[in-house]
Amino acid sequence: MAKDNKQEFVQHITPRDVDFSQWYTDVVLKSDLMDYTPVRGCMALKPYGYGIWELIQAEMDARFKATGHKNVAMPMLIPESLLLKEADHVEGFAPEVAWVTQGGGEVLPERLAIRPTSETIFCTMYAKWVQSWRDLPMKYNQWCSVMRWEKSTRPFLRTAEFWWQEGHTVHATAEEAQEETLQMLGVYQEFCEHVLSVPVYAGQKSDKEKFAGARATYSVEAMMQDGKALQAGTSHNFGTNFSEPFEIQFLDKDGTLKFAHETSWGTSTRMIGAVIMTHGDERGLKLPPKIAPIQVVILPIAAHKGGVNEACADIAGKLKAAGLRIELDDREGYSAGWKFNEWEMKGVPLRLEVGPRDLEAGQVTAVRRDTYEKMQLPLEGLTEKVAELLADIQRNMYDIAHAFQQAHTKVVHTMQELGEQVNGGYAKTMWCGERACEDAIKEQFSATSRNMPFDQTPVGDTCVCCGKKADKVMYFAKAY
RNA sequence: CGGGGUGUGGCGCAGCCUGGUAGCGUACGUGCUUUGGGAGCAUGGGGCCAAGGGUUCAAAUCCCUUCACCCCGACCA
Repeated sequence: MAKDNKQEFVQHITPRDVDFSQWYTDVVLKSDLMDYTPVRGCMALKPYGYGIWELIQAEMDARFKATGHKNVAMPMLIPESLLLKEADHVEGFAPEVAWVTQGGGEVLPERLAIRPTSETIFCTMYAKWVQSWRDLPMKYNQWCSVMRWEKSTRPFLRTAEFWWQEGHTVHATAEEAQEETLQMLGVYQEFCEHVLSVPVYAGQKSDKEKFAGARATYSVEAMMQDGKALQAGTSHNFGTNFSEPFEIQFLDKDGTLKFAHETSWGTSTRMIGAVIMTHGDERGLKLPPKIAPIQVVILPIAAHKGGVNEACADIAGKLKAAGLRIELDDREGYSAGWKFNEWEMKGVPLRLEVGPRDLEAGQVTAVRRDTYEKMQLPLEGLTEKVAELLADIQRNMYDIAHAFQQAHTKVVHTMQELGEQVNGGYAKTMWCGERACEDAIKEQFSATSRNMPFDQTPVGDTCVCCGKKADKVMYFAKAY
């Protein structure tokens, strides 16, 4: 009986296991995160979606500051001549750049790119700002939006304009740059796992998959519930690839002029897509408490009776005072059932129901979004208990996602096994390091190399594709 | 960029084949009764039918063009 009811309530969402793409679109729209706009491929972030982004920004920015970075703001327009300075970089980004060709009714002498990423403008400024070893390291970050003229788009996962942060740093030595690159990848991993409750594989990209202009690219890769991988963040070591054409030089302690070593690293609103596809279920969005704009929704039941309103206001005040993000849903004209479904759709981690029967018993009814577990909580010490529950939900969501990731990762030794495995997860395997083998795997199975984990304990000794001696452990998967 | 699909009050759809006063559900406004898993009755407001062009006495409907979005591939955070 209860099961029939459940299906009736969620009939508005396409079931996840029937059509994952449609389910994703349904959730994004019905949970009110964003809306489509008249601008091709560009979304409007609505308050609830932007609220998630603001919390992500706050958590992440604190980590950047703690590791010695400062925020700056750069122009959104980049003169074409700057974009052309690093050959691999321009080759990688040129096809998807949007151009400004006119200003004030006049055709511009040099067209301006709307930034697809800001390496070139940062480098130009760093060339002015860096003179001496005393200026280094220079570790800046900016929060902004960038534009890439994508052919096909999907909310949060791939849009023409997207919001992100891009860190750009300058160092005196190769060692320092590499240390920075790995440190920030570590920040991303810790952030994904502890704030988003999204487990990731951290490792190094192949040459084929690395960033245009980078010497080495590292990534954190998440696993979505349809078995596809999603790159959640990247960190690049440029060496002197950019500092040479942009002439970022400094006078070192030994009195010689040297090219600086640079890094860049970025994460975007795409992480919201990762959260949706990692945690969501048949009833909609499921948000980890740390990035939930509303952590607890308080629902008065039979509000006119027995001091329910007063009790709700009191509870709301106490939870707010404790620093929790709460919503008191005292809207009239909506049934309790309607509200239950609404807040579940929006992924609110914890719901407190306050009715006359609860109050008589000196308690409230609580329902967790992660497990649907219903429990009675005494009014006495409620704030502490709610805080504990939120922390437990945060952990539990990670545990569930981690179990899923592990269950969808398998060591494979043959191309046939690899082909089967990438239909529903990661294939962990040995790879010889040759581009040709990556190309063959992509050709046959539409799967790409994701990254090489730092733990390179061999799982075999020959390449899964060509059968030659191989010493690289690589994850392959189909990816977003 | 290929293949398929959809554009009609905020949302979901019917109407189109066979041209003739733009409809239904829901949401929204108001009033009353309700409220522990998507409440009920009454009443009211809201749409040049994606855009542009054509055929016709007459176009949501037929023809052409463009745009946007969705799904599946290829390409890229």
